[in-house]
Amino acid sequence: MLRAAASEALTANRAACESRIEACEACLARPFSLCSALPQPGLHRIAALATFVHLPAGTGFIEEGDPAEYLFNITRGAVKIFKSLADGRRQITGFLSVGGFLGFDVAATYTYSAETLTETHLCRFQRARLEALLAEFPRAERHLLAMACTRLADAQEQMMLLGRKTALERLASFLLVFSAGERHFGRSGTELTLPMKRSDIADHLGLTVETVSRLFTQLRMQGMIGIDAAGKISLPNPAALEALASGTG
Amino acid sequence: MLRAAASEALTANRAACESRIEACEACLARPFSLCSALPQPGLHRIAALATFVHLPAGTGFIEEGDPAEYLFNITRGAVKIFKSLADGRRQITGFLSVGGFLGFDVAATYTYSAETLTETHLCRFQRARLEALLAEFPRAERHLLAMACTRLADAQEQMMLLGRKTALERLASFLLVFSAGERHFGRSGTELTLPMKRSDIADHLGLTVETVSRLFTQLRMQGMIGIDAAGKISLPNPAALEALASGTG
DNA sequence: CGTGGAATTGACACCCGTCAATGACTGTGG
DNA sequence: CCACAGTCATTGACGGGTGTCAATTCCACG
Repeated sequence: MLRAAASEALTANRAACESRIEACEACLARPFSLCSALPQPGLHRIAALATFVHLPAGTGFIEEGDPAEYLFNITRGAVKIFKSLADGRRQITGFLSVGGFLGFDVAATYTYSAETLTETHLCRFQRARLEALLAEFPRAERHLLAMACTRLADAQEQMMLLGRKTALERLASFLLVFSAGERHFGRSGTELTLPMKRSDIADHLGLTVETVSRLFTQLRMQGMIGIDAAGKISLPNPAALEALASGTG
Repeated sequence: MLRAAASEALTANRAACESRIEACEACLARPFSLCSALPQPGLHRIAALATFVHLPAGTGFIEEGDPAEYLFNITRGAVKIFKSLADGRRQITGFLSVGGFLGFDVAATYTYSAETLTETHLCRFQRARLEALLAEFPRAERHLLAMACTRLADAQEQMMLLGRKTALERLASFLLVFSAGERHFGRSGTELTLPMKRSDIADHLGLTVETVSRLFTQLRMQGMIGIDAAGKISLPNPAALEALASGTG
């Protein structure tokens, strides 16, 4: 279902991909992307390989178990990465935003699924062709390694959260991680517009929607967060939230 | 305490490091290590950088938060990697065995601690010097990237386990992952000698020692595993265990 | 105004953690 | 050779945190 929609969108956008290199040079995601590690000639080469993809919210574009044919770079929007069990239980292993890179796997098939949270723009690359190109630019490969290491450190932090933190500590930690991500893009970090649903947060924190909802109210009652009519979250006291998140509170 | 013991062992072993390259050429860990991606001249160069370290069981040699000065390659033995909270809660994010590589981080300080499970041999490298060397051997860097990707995939699987699996599913999954690791080294995979304590398994699976112990007896009662007098585990029916682990059972 | 998804809130149950006691084994000293 | 201490593993009784099930509210959208 979702995958069909994705294919359609891919096709529809092929026409819009004429002036590739101009798009790359104007790309707002470049400072946060792999491309930032490429010199000018490399940028031209990678631009020639890219297919620009534009997807609506809620579209799956990577399916666990499918042949890992493509790699994706997020230039606008945000996505969730998740794994599922046969009975439907789902674990969101991470959220990726502008500059995020998907698909650099060793396995021949994807080990996770991915779906857009919001309207999202992607650069799509054929895996074999991108790998051949990157082999010529060691700096880009090193950048990729650094991205993988960062993701690994994040994953270890998330394991700590899932294995050992209480429900309240988990939500506090999540809000702070999201806030840090916002600051990374130059935004305040104290006014958050969460692009994901409560059920996504639950699937990320190893909890149920009901528990997440109860915790949001609890944090609001304690004055640790504010929630306005539009659902926007404010963090009036990040230090106290930090204490909660680390179990010191 | 432990760190002092480690330093002592490091010093004591410096004398034994004369014939480095011979040691590398005879190294049983080579086919599983980063070194396997190095050509002959690279092997000589990396051998010159290595300090051979020999540690007894239960020795900490990486401390979360310390300056990330060294990288380590495991040539014999096994270690655990973990993070801790202020109040002592601990999450073991992974176990590493022969060929395992520690310390390739982006941060200037270690993001996790590491401690030996058994008597362990390590090759220690100064980070800056190893990085300079690797920059000359792109194939080695690509190998490192592949290792990081594998670790990332393992981490995502572990997040699924911690966030969404029941206690019994967790233990079954753990036994199967360990079994697969054994087969990777050419061993049977149905006769397991676990190098870690029950409390380590608990800290890895997000459970308590008591629960882990109860689950071992439960699996034994169900005939899913055997435990002999020495504590060795046998897996008479891996398929059934697999069904348990994936929630299909 | 009607519809459907998302979020919230409540009542209750249960899995697993907590606390505590016992057993198995190892190494040490008398 | 045995007494002893220490660590690790096992087992039992009990309680709490979080999941499950269900009802209600809220809101976007047609």
